[in-house]
Amino acid sequence: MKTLSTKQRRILGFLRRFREQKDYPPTVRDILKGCGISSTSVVDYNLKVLEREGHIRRDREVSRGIELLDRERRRMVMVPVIGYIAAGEPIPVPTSDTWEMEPLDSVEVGSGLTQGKDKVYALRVKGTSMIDALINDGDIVLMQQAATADDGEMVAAWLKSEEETTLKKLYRERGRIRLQPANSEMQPIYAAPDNVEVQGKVIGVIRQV
Amino acid sequence: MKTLSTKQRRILGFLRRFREQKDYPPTVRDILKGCGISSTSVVDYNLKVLEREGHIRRDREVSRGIELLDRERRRMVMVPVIGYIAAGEPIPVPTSDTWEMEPLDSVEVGSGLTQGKDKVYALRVKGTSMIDALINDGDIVLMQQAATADDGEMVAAWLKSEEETTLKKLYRERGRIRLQPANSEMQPIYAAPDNVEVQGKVIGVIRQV
DNA sequence: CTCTCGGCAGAACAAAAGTTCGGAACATGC
DNA sequence: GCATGTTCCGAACTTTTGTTCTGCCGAGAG
Repeated sequence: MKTLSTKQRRILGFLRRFREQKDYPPTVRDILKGCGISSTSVVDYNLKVLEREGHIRRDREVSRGIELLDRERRRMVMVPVIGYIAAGEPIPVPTSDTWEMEPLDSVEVGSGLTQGKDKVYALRVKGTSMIDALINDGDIVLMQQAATADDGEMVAAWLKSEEETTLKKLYRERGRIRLQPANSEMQPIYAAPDNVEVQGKVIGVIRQV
Repeated sequence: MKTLSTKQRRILGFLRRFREQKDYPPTVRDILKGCGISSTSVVDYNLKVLEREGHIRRDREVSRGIELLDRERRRMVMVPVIGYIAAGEPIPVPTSDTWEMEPLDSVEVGSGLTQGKDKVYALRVKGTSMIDALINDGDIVLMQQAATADDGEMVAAWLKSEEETTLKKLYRERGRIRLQPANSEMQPIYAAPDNVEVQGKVIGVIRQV
């Protein structure tokens, strides 16, 4: 990683500015005009250097095939808020069907928050049953679709016979499952293992004040 | 706004998928292959329809000059996490200088979370002084730069003489300011009004589980 | 039935855009 | 001085790519 020449830094800056404005990358000749360079071959030469130094990636033989690899390019994830969850109210199951339909809302978060996980969705919390876990009414919980969970994890659990979904901490006890609210004024729910279906686990919380 | 044909919907979907993967828009012939269309003119024809209906925008005579105008194209805000905040520890002041330097980390959130506000930054919380306000150690608080705050709002307050910043609820009392932690085991801080400088107020909370 | 019109196929065209090459200017080290 | 490596110029070349043109087809209107 050698130090970049003035011209190379200028090209890099131009690439960023162009992307913000135009929504697609510039051509070699765009860079030529934008940086006051007099020959396309010079641009090509410097782009090759930038690629070798790891600042950009080029799709050869493809027009505008320039991708920025710097910090500018962060992966953004669109997480759909597909419904509400509370103690005792049903929510739509997050299947691929639900995936497609228009979500209630959506939050976009950096990939750091979803930790690169797949199948992430979000639910808006109704009620204060998880208040001691620092989750309040109106908060948005980031969920990862999962069929199993470890003891103590916060999950969205589907109670088959009751046909409702609830947000609780899950504990396995002998012969039954305890769904524990995080609110000292509320009682846990006990259910048979085959009556409980884990739909997802909480991986994050978002609150607007 | 007429209803789109199957082919047009397919093209729209292809555009979105392509953009996520490749970082630049597809060419007419990419769409041709990707959607199983047999002629470039058909693609061109349908793109014109999509443009007329307001789904895309095209830069004529420019390769890959296709921009999506749909919901997919949301304004994303990059919020820098510029430091830590706790009861009693100093943080760097979010000036334009700090703005430029490499942040500790950064979270990206949809413009819905920042509510379109300007001058938003983030701090990572150290300590449990705001536990009753459902803010835990390690949480990230979204801050909006502000010089004033209403009573009861959660603010980052700079204590001039002590040269430290702290996250508290602010209350004005006669002749002094009370900085109230949200933890029953902690005592409020009392300070002279001219010794307190509000740096920002909390507009959101993000937690990773 | 005929006419129109939206949609499509295929080919051709023209502009845009990536790539290459010989040579020149310039600095650096031996 | 001389060899070497970097950077640049200018032009030509090739491929990619947007656009256009002509004709075809089927569904519905008159």
